[in-house]
Amino acid sequence: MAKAPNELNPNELNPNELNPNELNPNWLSPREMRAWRSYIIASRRLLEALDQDLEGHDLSMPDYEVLAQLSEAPGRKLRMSELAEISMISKSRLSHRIKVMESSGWVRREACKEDKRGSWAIMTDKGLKAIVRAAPDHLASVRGRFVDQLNAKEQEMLSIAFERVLKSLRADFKRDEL
Amino acid sequence: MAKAPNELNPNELNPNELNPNELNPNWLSPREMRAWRSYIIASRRLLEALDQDLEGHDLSMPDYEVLAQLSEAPGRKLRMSELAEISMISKSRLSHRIKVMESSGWVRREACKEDKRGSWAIMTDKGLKAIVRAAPDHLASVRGRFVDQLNAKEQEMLSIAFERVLKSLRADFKRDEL
DNA sequence: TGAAAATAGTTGAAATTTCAAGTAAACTCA
DNA sequence: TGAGTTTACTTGAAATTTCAACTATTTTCA
Repeated sequence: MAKAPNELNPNELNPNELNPNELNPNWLSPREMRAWRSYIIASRRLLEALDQDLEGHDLSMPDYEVLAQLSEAPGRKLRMSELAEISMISKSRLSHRIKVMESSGWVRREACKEDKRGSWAIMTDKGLKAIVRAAPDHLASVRGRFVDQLNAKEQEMLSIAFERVLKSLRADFKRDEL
Repeated sequence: MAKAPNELNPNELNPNELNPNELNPNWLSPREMRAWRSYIIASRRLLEALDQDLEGHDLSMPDYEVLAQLSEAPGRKLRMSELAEISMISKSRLSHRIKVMESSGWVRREACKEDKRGSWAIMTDKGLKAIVRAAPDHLASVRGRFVDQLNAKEQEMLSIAFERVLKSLRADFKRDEL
């Protein structure tokens, strides 16, 4: 994951097993490699640390995300599909996860009247309290471990760059859908 | 995960449940928030896409990483501990994972003579072929989805910034260990 | 209309990951 | 030396996530 194996020697491979890319691997330059590696390695460590920082609140990052989304939704409720979408997790995973969140009393489900196939995920007061209690620590950890490490110029360039990356991912995704 | 819930209203909370941070939440500025959100959202989508790109080779990113590390090690073998360390996964997870990789014939284990507690993970020829076949596609996908989206200046700034983030994580980690 | 297709969500099983504990060997230092 | 600690790794069980159905609507369109 962290490493594109640029030291791999294609000669070790039987030539008739080569795919087109292998003939022209287009290795990353040192500058490109450094960017990729520093990004991917720091990111993994960062996510790991943010997750650990939440442990004291008995929350994982994915659960925090789900609760945060609900806390910001009008009426603190969202349809399962939309919640899955904006939390970037699969419907099935959300379904399982909401089941356990229900049992800890943070969320409850309610049938949807407008669309009888659907259901609402509704944050309880207890759930709200849980995230309001966790949020400042999480914020402090995002700030201390990431945001404050970047100066204003870096923050801006990073926004622009990652928005571009995201945009191109979406474009690729659309292409794949055709 | 993607969102530090800056819209949360602390007033909804019972005052005597406030922790110190909540009194001074130190919200992210719009610039900071934009940097954090674009980074975290694009990153999740990016990782998702890179993983999908590997599916055709029957590899997940973590497994790719393990194989890549082995492919670059002298003798294409590494002690379990070191492999876990550089692949950034836990020993337990590696142990389980190597078990299944063994059954697909990519790796084998061998007792370590110098230290009888230890064991080597050794990449087989089949394993090497698997990753040599996958590497160019993975590289192309890292390039197309990430590296090529950034210009030279962005690549350099990103390297510097993420190296700084990583360094500070390590420093924090050391502090925690005391 | 009404048959076919698409959408919303759930479910159980399989695969993966985490967690706590366990074994055996190697180190440490009084 | 040797009792206590640390290291290397594995294991089984629990929790989580993925995957492939499956049900129940709702939508589409001939």
